[in-house]
Amino acid sequence: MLYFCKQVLTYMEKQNTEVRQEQIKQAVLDIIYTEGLKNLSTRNLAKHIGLSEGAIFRHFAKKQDITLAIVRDVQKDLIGELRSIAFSNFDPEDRLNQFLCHTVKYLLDNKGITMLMFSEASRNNDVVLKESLQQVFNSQKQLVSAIVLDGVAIGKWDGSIPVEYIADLYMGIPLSLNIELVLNQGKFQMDNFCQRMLVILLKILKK
Amino acid sequence: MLYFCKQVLTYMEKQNTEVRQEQIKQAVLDIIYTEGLKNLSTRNLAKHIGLSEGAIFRHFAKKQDITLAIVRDVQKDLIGELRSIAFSNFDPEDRLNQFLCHTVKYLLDNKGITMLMFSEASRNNDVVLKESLQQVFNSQKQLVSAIVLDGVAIGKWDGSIPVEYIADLYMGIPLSLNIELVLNQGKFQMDNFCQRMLVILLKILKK
DNA sequence: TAATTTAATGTAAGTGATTACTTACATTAA
DNA sequence: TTAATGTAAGTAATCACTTACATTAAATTA
Repeated sequence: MLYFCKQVLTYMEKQNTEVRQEQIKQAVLDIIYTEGLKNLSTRNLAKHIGLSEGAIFRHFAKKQDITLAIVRDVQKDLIGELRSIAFSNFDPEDRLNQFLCHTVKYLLDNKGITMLMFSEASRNNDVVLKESLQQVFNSQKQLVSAIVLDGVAIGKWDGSIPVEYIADLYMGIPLSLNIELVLNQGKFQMDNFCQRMLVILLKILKK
Repeated sequence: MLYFCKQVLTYMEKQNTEVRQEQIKQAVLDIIYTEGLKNLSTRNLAKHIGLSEGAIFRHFAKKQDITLAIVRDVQKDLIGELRSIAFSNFDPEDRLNQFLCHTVKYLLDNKGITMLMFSEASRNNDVVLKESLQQVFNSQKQLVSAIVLDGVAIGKWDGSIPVEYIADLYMGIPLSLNIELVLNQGKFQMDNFCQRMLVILLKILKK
């Protein structure tokens, strides 16, 4: 192959794949929150970061893998922290408070994450993704159950309502928060949302 | 224009637009539940009914209008019935029971409806659709609040927890149900789901 | 009633836009 | 020198929707 003229291009500064993967995941959440899921194309994604579209596929083999990586982050970051709260040495009421408020804070700090997860889960029938989501969901239920059972065990809370019922109801709280976020898109003013819900949870658990 | 040969085709039996619109809406829900949202293309939709793709657009100008029509059905059918339950002459506890159990039954009978609504709302930034969804959501909150306030007024229930808090928590219940449906896809066995949740609601409201 | 017209409903075969992803090659850090 | 990361310019597939025309039920007219 002969070159008569060597083209000189201005290239995007190179970054290793770990850095780019983080940028890509963050851009996904940004786009979902500010432009909606329908604008979550690989083209728009690349534009947000300032890369070419092809570069995206250097760091994730398939678009779906980005979603999966985000769910893995949730498993590690959110569920990991919730687990350490659930098994800490505070009394059950403090743990429940921290548990709920940390969840609310995480969802507010990572807007769009729940919508991404469930939209992708219902859109693609990806088994791996669906199982990961189930795990995120069930982990929270189990951890809440553990806190409640501790409170019952020390004689502080009422044990007459089956703990699975309470866990099912509990899971509605973060879901409800997310729907509010989607429907009100920013106009959502509820800084004391977690305290509000806690008041009710404690009433449920009261002897 | 000259015809040397008049072509004779076997045509789909003609139906008026009201019938076709119902078939199309039902096919949308079937597809979402059985094949997932990603298979909700106009092509697949037409195939399910046995029509050509073009015929779909005889009955709905845009695909988005199908979703909107389904949300209108929910407003009329579900919210309409919930309203009549909320304002009936039964005592508050019976009304709350009927209200919740009717909602659960509607969602189980129309699987896919919530996923469609919220996925479309977060995907397209359609203002009309989003406002309709907000109305569906807020109507339920208001009706639940009305029942609770009645129970408090007759001195049966505890009025110390603000009724908006309870309404927010209540809305988590149908949302939680839907996530279970999506994640467990058929393996969901919870015929007494509404009774379970009712037990907790009554505990919250107990004096 | 019988013939004719019309409007609604149907079809096949397109349209351009967009999609996720690939390919061939350029650059550069190690 | 090599492997990782970048680019531009593709690819085939799919999307919602359109167009031109066929069929037919029902309304209108003879």
